[in-house]
Amino acid sequence: MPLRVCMRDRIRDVLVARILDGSYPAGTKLKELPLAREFNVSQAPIREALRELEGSGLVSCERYRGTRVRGADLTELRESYELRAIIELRSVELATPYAPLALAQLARCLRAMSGAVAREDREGYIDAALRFHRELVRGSGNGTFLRIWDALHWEVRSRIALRRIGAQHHGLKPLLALHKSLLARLRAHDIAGATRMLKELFAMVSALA
Amino acid sequence: MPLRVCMRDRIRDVLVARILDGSYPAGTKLKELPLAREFNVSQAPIREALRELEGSGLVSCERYRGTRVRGADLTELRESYELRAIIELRSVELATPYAPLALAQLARCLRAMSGAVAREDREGYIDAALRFHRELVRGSGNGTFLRIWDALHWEVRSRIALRRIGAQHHGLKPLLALHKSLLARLRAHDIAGATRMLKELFAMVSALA
DNA sequence: TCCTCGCAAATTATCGATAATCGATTGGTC
DNA sequence: GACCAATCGATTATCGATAATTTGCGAGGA
Repeated sequence: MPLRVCMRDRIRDVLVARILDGSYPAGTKLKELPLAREFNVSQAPIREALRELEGSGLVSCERYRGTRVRGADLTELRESYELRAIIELRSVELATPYAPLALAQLARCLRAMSGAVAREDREGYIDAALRFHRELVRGSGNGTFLRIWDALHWEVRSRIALRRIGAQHHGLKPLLALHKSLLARLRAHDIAGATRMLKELFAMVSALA
Repeated sequence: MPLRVCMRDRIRDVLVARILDGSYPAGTKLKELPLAREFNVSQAPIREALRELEGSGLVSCERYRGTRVRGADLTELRESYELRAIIELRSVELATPYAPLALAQLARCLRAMSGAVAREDREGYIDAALRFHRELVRGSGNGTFLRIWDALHWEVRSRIALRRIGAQHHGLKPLLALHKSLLARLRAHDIAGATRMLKELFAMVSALA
């Protein structure tokens, strides 16, 4: 059975999804052979998937002692947002002469976010918002920033964080408004203003989480 | 032959060293089976070592197309320093009420740096300086900061960078002086001053690299 | 009772071999 | 001569099995 994507990637995505939807709460021990049996593969692709998750901090491994989930840990979530914040803030500074192309892309994401909020489509909002923020980092031109940002698996962390926010029922509208202001500041080459908006954004998320 | 550390770690360290000392210039293709034969191991530990290097950005892999070195790339080096700079700058802010214990540790590192400069021991200076900066990040209390900082393998990157500086023969004394000022500012809880020193430090390195 | 030594089960790390995929090359066609 | 497809060699991805390591438990002794 030839596979379009390698097993490792597919398995990694499934594991990520399970950490996300709560199937694997923090502390769950991920054993290689049972997982291998479940996915009908050998140990090797499982190991590689687990390694990659370790690299992004979702699990932690100890030699000969196995792998445990630590994704939903609140402290770790705050820490990751702190890192993401400084990366995005610096990205805005670095991308000072913001390219029209990048701005257009950001505007596209913002429209998608706006539409999602109108339909009360939380999942859609998250996807669009992540595209927006990733584009922000990409605009910095710093490939290492982007690599690290990607490695943190925001498609997971954001959902964990927003689930908490949802529980407190603050809604997405204030977040959307801040993103709109942010883009407006970028358009006007107002870096200080954009930075302020971004700080408010992260402050809001971190206050909620 | 039972091994004290797993093969993967040992192999990873050797590969890192080879990237450092120039044995594997940027672009070198790292083939799994030849490496396995050389280390008298099977393919598995080689693969895992290569994966880990990919995580820290020293090599890049493409599916079914192998692994290539990209460690010595100047652009990537600058990018990494940019990331390190924002992590360390934020760490200084976060660790505002700097713990006496951490300060003592920093002072110890600084003494080691000073001694190394006196003996013109470049390697010793690098080791001590890395301990100093790692301690700075550790002081932030943000485990994710530290994890990412570690993943970038500064024991490699610093040496690549300082080799360039050495070529231009600027010497280590100005760097040492800046570190001294930095520690003094931290002692005085002068966060703004400490930030300024740190910025100067990174500006100096990035100007040289 | 409490400790500790050593076995056994469970699990990870590694092995040697096979299957899948890529890149270049060759042979055939127009 | 140019183009395309089938094929080969090289390399990676995966497999199934074995070696190494940790951990929990129970027997024996103080």
